[in-house]
Amino acid sequence: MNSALRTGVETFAPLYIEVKRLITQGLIEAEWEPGSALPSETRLAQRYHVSIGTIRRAVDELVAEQILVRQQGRGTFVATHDPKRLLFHFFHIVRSDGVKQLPETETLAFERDRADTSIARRLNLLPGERVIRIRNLLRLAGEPILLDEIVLSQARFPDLTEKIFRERDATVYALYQTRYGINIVRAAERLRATIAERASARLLKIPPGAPLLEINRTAMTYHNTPVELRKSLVNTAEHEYWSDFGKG
Amino acid sequence: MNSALRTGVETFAPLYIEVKRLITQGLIEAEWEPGSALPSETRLAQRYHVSIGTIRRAVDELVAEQILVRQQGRGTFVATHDPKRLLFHFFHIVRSDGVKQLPETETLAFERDRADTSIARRLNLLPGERVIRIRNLLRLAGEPILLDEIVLSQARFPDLTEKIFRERDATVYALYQTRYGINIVRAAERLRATIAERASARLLKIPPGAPLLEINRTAMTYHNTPVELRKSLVNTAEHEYWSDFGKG
DNA sequence: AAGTGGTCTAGACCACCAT
DNA sequence: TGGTGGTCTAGACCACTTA
Repeated sequence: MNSALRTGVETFAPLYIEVKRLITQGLIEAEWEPGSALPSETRLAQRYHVSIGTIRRAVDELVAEQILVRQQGRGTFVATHDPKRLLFHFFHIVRSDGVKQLPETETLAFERDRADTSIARRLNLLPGERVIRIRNLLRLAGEPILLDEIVLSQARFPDLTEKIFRERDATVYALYQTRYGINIVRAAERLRATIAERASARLLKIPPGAPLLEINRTAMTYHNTPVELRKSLVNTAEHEYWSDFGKG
Repeated sequence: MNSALRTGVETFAPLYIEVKRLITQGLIEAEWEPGSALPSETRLAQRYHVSIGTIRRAVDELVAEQILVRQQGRGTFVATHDPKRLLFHFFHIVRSDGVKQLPETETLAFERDRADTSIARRLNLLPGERVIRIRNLLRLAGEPILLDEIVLSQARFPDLTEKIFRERDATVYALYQTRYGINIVRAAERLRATIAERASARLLKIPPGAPLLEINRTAMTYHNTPVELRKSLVNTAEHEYWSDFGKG
């Protein structure tokens, strides 16, 4: 049924790309929720009227993007933001000896604001639209290492309150996922070196003027839609940021 | 011929992994040199006594790791260190507005030294083995932005002299490739913020005490074999380090 | 034992590039 | 026109998980 999917579609892509789009659409519409299993490959093949090989090709790519997770003998699952995935996929700070630790988050501030032109551009909003601004202090092994400032579109997180944010039982990205159905699947970061100002220095218990690593992150959901801006200041005296490229 | 390749092999992996290993071995032994074409997939299938599908699977992975490059209608080629690949794959500094520029390199020092325990461990050498230490100043659009210190195993680059290094006609990684047959395919980096010392400050034309981004890179060839250590100090006043993860 | 993903095959047809 | 990689199919068998 090579062309069954394509009738009425104006733009032509390989079948497996169409299938990938359809599966992603199912994820967006929460037909399959994070943590749950997709139908088996045989069933997906029947559903989309393509061969299993084509399904596998589509799922292969979603697995490579860490949107889906295969488990032999069990099934294929929608990736969740469990702490392990966070640690290996979205948290790139390690102790200088290479040991990874889970951060503990303390919320310092929760404010409502309006998007300036820069934030609007980066979040696909109009200048002046409402945003939420959250500041956190992250500790590793009890030591304050990282200051975060998160900016979210108010419209995307309509009922988010400081209380909800503080009393979440899991990571921030797991909160986006479970409560708002937004699954963060990708992040782009820009890094620079800077100097600690008085306020940051005090919170991180370092002298003013000490060097800090500044990380500007844009976190995205499916189709590279930006969801969260995050500016982090990291004390890299005993910790480092790791980055690995060229590995398949 | 499912088991043809496996006879006499003590460890069992999927066929396409074996094929991938054999192709990689051909690359290591320079049977196919960077820039040249591999045999067609049909021929590779005949040579290794597997189906084309299995060849494609193996080549797919090598393409994903950017070790090979497919060009429809032309063939499959061994990746080279042309400036474009360098810029998009191994050089992660961009101007703050996102523009990528090719750096110009000025060699400041070329020395011979012995590996201390840290260098020996990271380069898979024994402490005390001979190493080459090269310092460079990199300019972007004429401005000194980056200080590099490169450490190489003398044994791997036996006849490398300052003259050869300075008078290379292409990038450093292209030199490793064309003269020593070493193809850098992967890099792992650790970043931290630091403060400019007097010497660095002078070379980068910034005040002492200004913040600098320190990048510690291990560059690897096939099979994750470490080849080069590189410590970079970057003036991130007008430039940034970019990192993107979660994209397939 | 039944169901899932994982591997491998063989062959068809298409899109692209060189000549 | 002939050769290359790109897509798609259909089916076989294996490895693993669960019940």
